Amino acid sequence: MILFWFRRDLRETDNAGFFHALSEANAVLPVFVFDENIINKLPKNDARVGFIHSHISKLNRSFQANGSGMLVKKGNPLEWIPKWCHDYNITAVYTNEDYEPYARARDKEMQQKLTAIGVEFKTFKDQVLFAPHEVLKKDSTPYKVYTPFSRVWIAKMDEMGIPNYPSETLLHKLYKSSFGKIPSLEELGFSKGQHNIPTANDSKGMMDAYEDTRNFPSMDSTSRLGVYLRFGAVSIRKVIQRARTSTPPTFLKELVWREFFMQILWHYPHTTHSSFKPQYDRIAWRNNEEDFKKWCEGNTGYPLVDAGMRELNQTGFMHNRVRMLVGSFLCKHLLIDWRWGEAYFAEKLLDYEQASNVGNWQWVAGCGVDAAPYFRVFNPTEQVKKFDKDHKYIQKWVPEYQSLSYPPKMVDHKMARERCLETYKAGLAT
DNA sequence: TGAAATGTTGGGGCG
DNA sequence: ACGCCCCAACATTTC
Repeated sequence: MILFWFRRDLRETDNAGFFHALSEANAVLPVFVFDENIINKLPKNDARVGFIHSHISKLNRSFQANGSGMLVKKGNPLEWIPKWCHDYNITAVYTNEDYEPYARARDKEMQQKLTAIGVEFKTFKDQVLFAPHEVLKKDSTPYKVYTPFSRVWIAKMDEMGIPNYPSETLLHKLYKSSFGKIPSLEELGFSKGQHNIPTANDSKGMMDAYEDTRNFPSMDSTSRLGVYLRFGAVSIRKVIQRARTSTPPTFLKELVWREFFMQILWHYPHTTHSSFKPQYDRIAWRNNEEDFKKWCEGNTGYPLVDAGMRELNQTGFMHNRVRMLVGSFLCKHLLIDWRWGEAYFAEKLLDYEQASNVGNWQWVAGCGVDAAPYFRVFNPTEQVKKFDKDHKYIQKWVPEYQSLSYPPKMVDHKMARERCLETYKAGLAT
């Protein structure tokens, strides 16, 4: 029997590793482990845990309808998986690849443990169209600039087509069992999430309109797919399939950014904590705690910055246009280390994806691959004129922005811009 | 997927 | 009619 380990692929439809397990084995035992190394660090009402739990429950109900069920535990996968291999006479463990540094280290250890007990460990590409080693320059080194990467990525997609793994047609091959109920959210030490997670819009209409609508935060015109892709509740191949037929291909290109940053993190895992361009780690950040608090809480005195931060705090989401602005404001106006912002977003964003978060923060700070040059400083009032002209988005999140109770600007724009340019220049010169 | 500073051009007011 | 100034509008350079 093959054990299939669900991780960030919480669906039964078009799941590569799950499909291979079901195709190749007489019976498949589906399991999930709430990894205590990850979830013990999260707040008890973290909506992402609730999201995972609801999708595990959904899978379990479907499996039960097929006379099976999912084994679900909280703990250390490095202990549970080998134990289950022993208990259920497992010959191979199949799972889908996860390219984050933590997961890679964990899988390496898992490989060793399973090899030691004579169990095969096999991983499959599922969360990307192309794995990090599949799109390389002619000299076999990774692309560090987005545009040539995207050109090659799209050409490769057109050449190869998009595979489909109809795992949902093979559920009758699941191991017949009666494991009973899976642990409740409360039994796992969590409560109902503080945020609602909106349904995703992956329609062609959304994609076709994306180029024209994506920059206006009041329009709510984005897909909200991030969290679904993060945990694999939606198949990336299905999304790419649709995005491919949409014009202009702006939405597709955003999906390519996702894989661009994933391959960057895979090839340069130290960029989780170090700037890709090392000289940027010599910048003399001010790192003022009170300034950081004002930014976090959305009390900077710049309405569009504050609207973004309040949207994030209240919903776990922020429109991408505003993410760029608040990021620029933190690093450049306040001279606070991009790592502080990265950590705050990691805590708050429901759609948090390490590769994208690290990659985009380094982009905005100017220290990453293919980054915004350091002298590109967003002007928080110009951004209002361009992207929230009627103040609709600001009004929604900062309704008091014109009243006396609204704080004054925490820094003067002209002064902060000049201070930023001087500080970056000095740091990069040393 | 920047914005500010600086440079250029041309129309209109005016003596 | 002409030169001069002002300045909006646009282009280019710079940070």
